[in-house]
Amino acid sequence: MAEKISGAVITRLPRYYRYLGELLEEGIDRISSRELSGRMKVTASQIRQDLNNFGGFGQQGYGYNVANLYDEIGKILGIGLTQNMIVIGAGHLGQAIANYTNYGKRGFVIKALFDINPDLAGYSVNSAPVYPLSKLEDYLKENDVKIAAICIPKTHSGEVAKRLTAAGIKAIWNFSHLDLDVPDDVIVENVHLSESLMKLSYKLNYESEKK
Amino acid sequence: MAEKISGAVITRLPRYYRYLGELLEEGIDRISSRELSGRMKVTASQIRQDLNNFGGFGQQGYGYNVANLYDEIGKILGIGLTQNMIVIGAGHLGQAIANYTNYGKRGFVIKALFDINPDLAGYSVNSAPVYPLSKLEDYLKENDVKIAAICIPKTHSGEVAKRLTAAGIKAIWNFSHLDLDVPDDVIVENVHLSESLMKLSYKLNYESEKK
DNA sequence: TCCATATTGTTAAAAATTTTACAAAAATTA
DNA sequence: TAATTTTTGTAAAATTTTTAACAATATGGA
Repeated sequence: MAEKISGAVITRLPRYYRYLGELLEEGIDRISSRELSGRMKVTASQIRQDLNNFGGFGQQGYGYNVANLYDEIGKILGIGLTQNMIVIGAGHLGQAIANYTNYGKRGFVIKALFDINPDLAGYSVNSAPVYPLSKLEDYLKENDVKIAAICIPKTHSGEVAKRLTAAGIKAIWNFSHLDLDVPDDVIVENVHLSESLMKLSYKLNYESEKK
Repeated sequence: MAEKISGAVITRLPRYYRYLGELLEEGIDRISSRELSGRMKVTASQIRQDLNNFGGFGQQGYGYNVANLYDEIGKILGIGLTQNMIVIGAGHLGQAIANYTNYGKRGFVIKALFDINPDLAGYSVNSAPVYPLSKLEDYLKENDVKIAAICIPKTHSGEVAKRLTAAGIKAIWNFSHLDLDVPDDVIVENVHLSESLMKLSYKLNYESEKK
């Protein structure tokens, strides 16, 4: 894995993983790039190219073993390692996240939520406790957590990101409407919902223009 | 706008819009592509190329008028047109969405939520009523709604998507863990949260490998 | 076992995207 | 007002990504 893998490839990996999971559930134990291509609506060539960034998982004349490929992609994605997470913001979105990732998603365990409103402390969401934000640093000193989801408005997210990285957080799943400025060794994965909705809006306009 | 605009460009538009909004708030009334480049961490050239897909909004020796460019991009994105929306699923995520888009986001008005659990009917979220899912078709017959957000598990989202498009919905904001199969003239914008988290996980592994 | 078929891994070609470079034009300064 | 500076819009070059093509190889059937 010496060569730098392009972002486009990485973005597609979880989708392969999802389809392979579905195949497993269907009891299918082997699949060719062409058949997968038909299901996923991408070219067979792209599937083979993407996978070969990480190794030759297939076999000529046979295709890919579903269970094996599923495991391999899982490993590449770091699934099954058990990653502790915290969620900043116990509002609707924070609660949705705290419930969502438990939906069977592998290895990601939400250990706690933090909220600026101290009145929420004592409650729990999906069996994860809610603490006041003031206890953030103390908590991180005593618990092995690398990932934090930021589910608070942009007015406070920049400040909180600073506190998180200062306290040792290595990856931020950012739902706030702001591009976070973090040290080089910290990863940020953005989910800008309103930008996604605007994209939908653009396409809606553009499509209706066609008629 | 005869030429087909690439997906990459469209994805970047909302981000330009966001930064221009910030500039407006800061009271800055003109900006060059180079200055914006510094803020957004993209090349000035890309900014100019992107904008010129839609027209020459700038002026040599001056740059871009912030208010004007903000408006123009807003128009391109269809902002301010007032789009009615419904949300399928009144769980945590559906409620988060119903609250979220109201956060000042322009023109998108959530008129109602629908849930398979009829006991939720009668409640309201952010002043939008919750109806039983069985009333979906009746509701869409009597209300002008083009956009639906799907916030239910994949076990039911395929079926619901069929009902939505049959009832005239033109765009689906899909939060379910499934690629929806819809007619050609219907737009789908996916938000696959667990795939986003896996991407983060990949990067976390990859980064730590570097050390 | 041998032959026809299937299918990968990979190289090469094509297409798309991004960056560079610069002429044209407006703004600012002297 | 003229000269200098700034900055766009865009053509061309460079890079990246995707698709096509195919030799190598395994499978499955006769």
